[in-house]
Amino acid sequence: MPTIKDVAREAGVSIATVSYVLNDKTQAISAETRARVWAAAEKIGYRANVTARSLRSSQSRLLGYAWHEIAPEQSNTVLDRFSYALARAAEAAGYYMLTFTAPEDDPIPVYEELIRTGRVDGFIVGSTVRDDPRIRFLIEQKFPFVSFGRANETWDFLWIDTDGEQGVGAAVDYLVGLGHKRIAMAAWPEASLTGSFRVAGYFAGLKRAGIDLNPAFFIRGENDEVAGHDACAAWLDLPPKERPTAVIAISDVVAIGVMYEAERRGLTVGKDLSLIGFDDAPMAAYLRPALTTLRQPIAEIGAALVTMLDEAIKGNQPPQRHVLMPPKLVLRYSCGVAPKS
Amino acid sequence: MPTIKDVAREAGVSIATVSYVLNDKTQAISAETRARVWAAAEKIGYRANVTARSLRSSQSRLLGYAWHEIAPEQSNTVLDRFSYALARAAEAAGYYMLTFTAPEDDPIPVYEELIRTGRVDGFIVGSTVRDDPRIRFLIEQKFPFVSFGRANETWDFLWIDTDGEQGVGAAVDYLVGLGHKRIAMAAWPEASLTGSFRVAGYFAGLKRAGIDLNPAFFIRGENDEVAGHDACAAWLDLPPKERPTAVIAISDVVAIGVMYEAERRGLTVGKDLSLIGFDDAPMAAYLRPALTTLRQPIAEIGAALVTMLDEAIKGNQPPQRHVLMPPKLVLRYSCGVAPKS
DNA sequence: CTGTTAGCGCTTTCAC
DNA sequence: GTGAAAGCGCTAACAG
Repeated sequence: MPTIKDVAREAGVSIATVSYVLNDKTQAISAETRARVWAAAEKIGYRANVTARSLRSSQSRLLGYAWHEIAPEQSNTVLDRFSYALARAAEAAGYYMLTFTAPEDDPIPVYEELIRTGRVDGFIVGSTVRDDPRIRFLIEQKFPFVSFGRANETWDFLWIDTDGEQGVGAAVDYLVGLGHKRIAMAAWPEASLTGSFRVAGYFAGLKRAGIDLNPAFFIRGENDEVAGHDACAAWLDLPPKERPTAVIAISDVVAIGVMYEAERRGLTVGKDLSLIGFDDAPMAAYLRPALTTLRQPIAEIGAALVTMLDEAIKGNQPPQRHVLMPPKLVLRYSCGVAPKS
Repeated sequence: MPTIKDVAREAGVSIATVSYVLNDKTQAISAETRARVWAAAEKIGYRANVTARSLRSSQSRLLGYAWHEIAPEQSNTVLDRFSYALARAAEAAGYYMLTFTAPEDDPIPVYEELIRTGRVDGFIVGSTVRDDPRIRFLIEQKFPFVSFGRANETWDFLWIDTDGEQGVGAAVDYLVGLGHKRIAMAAWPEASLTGSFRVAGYFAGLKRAGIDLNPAFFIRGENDEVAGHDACAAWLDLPPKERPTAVIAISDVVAIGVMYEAERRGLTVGKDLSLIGFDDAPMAAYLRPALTTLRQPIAEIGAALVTMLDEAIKGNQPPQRHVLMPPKLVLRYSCGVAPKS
C-alpha cells in the first residue's frame, strides 16, 4: 500500500504539503502544487491509512452497536432492518459500524473494554429496558452514546423512541372509527417500559372514545404466541355478547397467538374479530388474513440516531435531546377492511 | 486514558518491559518484575490502545461483513442469526466485526476502500451469486476472505456452504419413506447457483427412489410467495390422479405461497398435500400447519468461517479450503406427521 | 534480565 | 507557500 511518503516523492513535495492538500486544510498552497499532489495521489492510488489517522486524532471513526443474543426460536423481527439503517447512516456520516455481542446479564465489561481500548467513538444502545444498566454506565462514564428506547425518566441522555402511546392510540381510534366498542388488549408484563407506553395509548384511546375500560379486556403476558393464545382463549370463554370484537396485540408475535386461537375456535379474523399487531414483523404480511399492524419507522430512527450521536461525539449539543417517532398503521386485512392500496 | 508510560512510571520500569510483560512475550522477565507491572497496570486500569497497536502491527483486528440492502418487504430470514454468529465467533478469535453496506450493483469500490485504508484484515462475503464479482475481485487482490456460498467451480478460494443437494435429497428420501411417489418441486430460476444445488438434490433423490421425473412437477419461479402460488395452481389444475401428493419448495417463502394456494383451493396441507420448505425462516414455525423445513446450520457456518478466515489472515493454510454443511430437516406438521419429541 | 530506541503513517505547529 | 520535525501509543530489535 502506498503511503503519504510515496505521494510526496511522486509529487516532489513534502509529506506535510500532501497532507494539507488531500485534507483540504486551510493552508495556503498554490493551485499548481495542489494539482500536482492530487495527480500523484491518483496515479499511485493512494488512500490514507485510517489507523495512523486514528492514532494521531484519537478517533476511531467507529460506532459500536451491540448485537443481542437471539433466541433460537424468535429471531428478532426488526433488528436486521435497524442494523442496516444504522450502517447506512453511519457511512454517510463518515463512520463504520462495529457490531459486537454482549451477554444480557452482564454487558458492562464489554462496553468498558471497547471504551478503554479506544475501539469506538460512541455507542448506539438498543433494546433498552427500564433502568438499563448500560445507559447508567455510559452516562456515568460521560462517553458519547445514543439510545433507541427510553430507560428512566429521571436520567438525562440522548434517545429516540417509537411513540408507542401515540401508535396504539391511533389503533384504538381506527377501531372505534370502524364501529368497535369492545376493544381488548393483549399486553406485556408491567415491568416492560416499552410496553407501558403502548398500554397508555390503549387507555388514552378508550378514554377519547368515551369507552370505560373493561378489566377483563386487558390481559398481560409474555412476548410470545402462547400469551396471545391464552388471552384470546380467556376472551372467547366470555358469553358471546360480552366478548371483544377487536383486539390490539402489543406485538405481532402475540397477535399471531390471538389469531390462531380465534381461528381454532371457529372465528374468522377480519370478520368475527378484528386484530391489530405491533412491529410489522416480516411474517405479518404473510399471515392469512395479512395482519394490520403498527410499523416502527426503523430506518428513520436509525438515521436520526447516528446524526445525533455524531453531534455528541463532536461535543455539540444536538438540536433535540430526545425524539418520539410515530409508528405507522399499516392497513391490511385483519380488521375486515381492504387496504386502500 | 492511561498509557503504557503511566504503567511504566507506576511500576518503576521501562515501557518495553511493560509491553513484554503484558503481552507475555518470550522475553526473560523476573517474576518479581512481572508482578509489579501487572499490579501497576491493574491499579491504574490500563488497557492497551488498539489503534496504536494496529498501527504498529498493521492489523486492524477487524473483519468486514457487508450488510445487504433489505427490500422493505422481505427482510432476510436468516441474516440476523448469521451476523450474530459471526460476531460471537469473531470475538472469540480476537476480532470485532465491522459491518458495512455495499450497493448490490457496484459493490467493489466499497471493498476496495476498506482494503486500501487498512480498515479490515479480512472479509466474510455472504449471499454469493454465480461468478460473484466481489469474489473475483478479492481473489485478484489476494486479500484474505472467506465466503458463505459458492461462486464458480473453477475459482480457488475459501468457502463454506450449506449442502443444498444433500438437504433436498434428504427431504425427498423422507417423503418417499412416507409413501409419496408424486413429488413436485418449486424451484428458483436456472441462473441461481444456490438453487441449482438444491435442484440437483431433488433429481438425485427421485433417482434413488427409482421415480422418473415428471416434467410437470418441476416448476421454476422467483423467490416469492407468488411463485409458490403459481406453481401450486398449475399442479392443482392437473387431473386429481396426476397431481403431486407432496411438494418441496426451494425456500420457505415459496412454500408459503404453495400453502396458501393449496388451502384456497380447499386442500389441507399436511393431509391432502405434504409440504417441505427450506431455511427455517422465523415465520415457518408460525404457519398453520407449522412448516417442515430444512434448517441451515447458520451458527456453525459462521463460526467455521471465522476460524477459516483467521487462518488465512495469519497466512496459514486452513485444514480444508471448503466445506459443505448439511442442513437439518426440521420436522413439523406440514407433512402430516407429528414431530417425534 | 531490563532499557534505549527506531519506527508504524499520519497531522499539525512552527520555521523559513 | 512550503518543509522539518515532533509525537499520537505501541512493539520489537538490539545493547548492555
